[in-house]
Amino acid sequence: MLYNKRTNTCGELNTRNIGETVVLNGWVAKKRDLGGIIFIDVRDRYGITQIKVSPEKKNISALAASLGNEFVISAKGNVIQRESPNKNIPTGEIEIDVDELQVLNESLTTPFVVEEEVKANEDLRLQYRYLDLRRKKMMDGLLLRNRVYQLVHEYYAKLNFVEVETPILMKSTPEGARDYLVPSRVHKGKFYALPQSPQTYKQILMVSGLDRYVQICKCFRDEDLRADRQPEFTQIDVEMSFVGQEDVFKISEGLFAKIWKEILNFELPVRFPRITYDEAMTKYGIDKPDMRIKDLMVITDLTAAVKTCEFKVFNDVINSGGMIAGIKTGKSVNGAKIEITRKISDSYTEFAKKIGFGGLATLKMNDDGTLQSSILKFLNEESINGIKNAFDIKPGDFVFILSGERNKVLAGLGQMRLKIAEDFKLLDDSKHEFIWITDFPLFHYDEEENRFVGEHHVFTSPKDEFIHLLDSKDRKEIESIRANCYDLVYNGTELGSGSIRIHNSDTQKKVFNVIGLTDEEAIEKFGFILEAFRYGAPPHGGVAFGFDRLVAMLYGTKSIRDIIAFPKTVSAASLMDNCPSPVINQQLDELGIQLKKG
RNA sequence: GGAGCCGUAGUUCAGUUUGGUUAGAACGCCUGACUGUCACUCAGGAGGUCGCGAGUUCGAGUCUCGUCGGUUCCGCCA
Repeated sequence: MLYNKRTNTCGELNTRNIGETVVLNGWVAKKRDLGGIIFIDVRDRYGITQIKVSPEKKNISALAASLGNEFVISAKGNVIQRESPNKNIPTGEIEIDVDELQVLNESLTTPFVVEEEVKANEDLRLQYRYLDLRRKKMMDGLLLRNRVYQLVHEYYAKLNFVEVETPILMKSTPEGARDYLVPSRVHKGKFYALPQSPQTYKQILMVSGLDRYVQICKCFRDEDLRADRQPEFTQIDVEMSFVGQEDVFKISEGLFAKIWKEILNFELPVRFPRITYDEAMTKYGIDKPDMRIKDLMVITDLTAAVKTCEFKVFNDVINSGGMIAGIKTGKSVNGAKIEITRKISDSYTEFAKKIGFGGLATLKMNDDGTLQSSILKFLNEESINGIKNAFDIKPGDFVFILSGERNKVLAGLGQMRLKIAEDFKLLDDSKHEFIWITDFPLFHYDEEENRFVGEHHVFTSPKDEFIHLLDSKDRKEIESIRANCYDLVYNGTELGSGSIRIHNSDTQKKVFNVIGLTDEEAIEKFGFILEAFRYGAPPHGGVAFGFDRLVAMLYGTKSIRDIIAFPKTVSAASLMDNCPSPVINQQLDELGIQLKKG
């Protein structure tokens, strides 16, 4: 097809181009037919430019009038000053006085109108993703994502990192998330797995002496989804040899500093704060504390303060080794006003019940210094003073107290704290609070499976001072083992996690034993990496960051679907190409697979 | 696996509480008019498997049960 090819994009012409003859190619975003004169907004990736067809141009007038939305056109004409400019768009000072008009392709009436304030629901937008992506808001998401790719590549390249592609078809390994399996035609009855992450490969690259590896890679996990979880997602995968935790932190901090500077023009601190997992849990009741709240409403242990009280609920908890703890709000926190009315207080009691507590004790100090509390009558003088001192309660302060099993109380208060922060708008989106959480437990006990499972992954190294406990048979001792394992948290969201790995096959075997893998099983499942470790594995460690979450944060959205070109629904389906889908019997036959009925 | 919300015209929704006339509105679409619009305006028109399937009822968009899809959260996600 012969047509006038564009000389300019739809986003660049302005008053400096007046007098030039130009050609624009693009989509009809909007036609305004006034009977004689016709205005058309032509859209491409770069913007929108208005073209004008005068009634005097008899040869093209009828054609212009017949255009529908989303037709692809080519328009040739002179750039002229507009009689009435549109200040809302960059090209609003000018328009094209069209002499030649061609329709390059027609469009059906679209199922929804392609406009910035889109009215369609997300399922329809997913089904017609190509139409949705024509919107500036969506296109901008992809362009931002692209810029972040470039920054990541650039940053690590300068630091001598090597990008290596690792296999998409790999060995299925137990532990962790469920694998997506790929049947093999050549090896009937055998399966590949799609990588949950390139973990083993990047470690083996360290054994190879690659020293510094990075990859922006796809990972696949067959688990239930959320707004911030897709079945396939992208991560920035990093691994380094001859490093400790601080080396990984320093290099990672530089990456985020660069991204935040380039994208948001925001200067991050040179060094992010870091706290241990135990401190995070004790103070904030969560392993991904939102540091925008700072050290306000920190969890305070009241178990000792109320130990002499006669309150049965508390006494039972104390006697069973549990915890009584609380958080305090003032009249204002972070500049935001906080007023806990009776109604609000009741709603928090409801919340406490919803998350599994018998109730919520509250205590308020009135402006005249008197106390008001649901449990005052149960407490003796000593306990009341104990609580007052523990919190340094002042008039206007409000205290919420939970009691029960220690970890449950901490987690409960952590949730309460977040809820209060959300309810009273303490979470300022203009703040950028990064924090490293370190020293995670190496294992936790899985009550369902009746065994220990790795908290991070099975290659995470225990801290030196805990290695001797790997031989322990005592649950408490095993649970006390701390790992060289860390998370990066940004404004209360986990952005990445990593560890210094085990590079010694004896230690690795012990870890396998703790999680219930016999030597034989370990060799069957992980033999290749155990073997690799026996040929001079260097000390190494790394980290992986959630790329989709990162871009979503920079873009200001909670749903990573907004910044993925072709995302899937929460049931892991693609509404556009309708996958997953059945396959024909011949395909199954070739694979030696027979489907179960039902 | 569990819980909540949603599903009505091409689209977004109202109508469901309290079952009852021909299921409405806006946008989009079609026809006509209109020479400076940019949410063009004006006049007219077409357009419905009320997600699907059972049930209750004289009668179901509305009530009950089931089911499918979307979405949010819990479990899960080393």
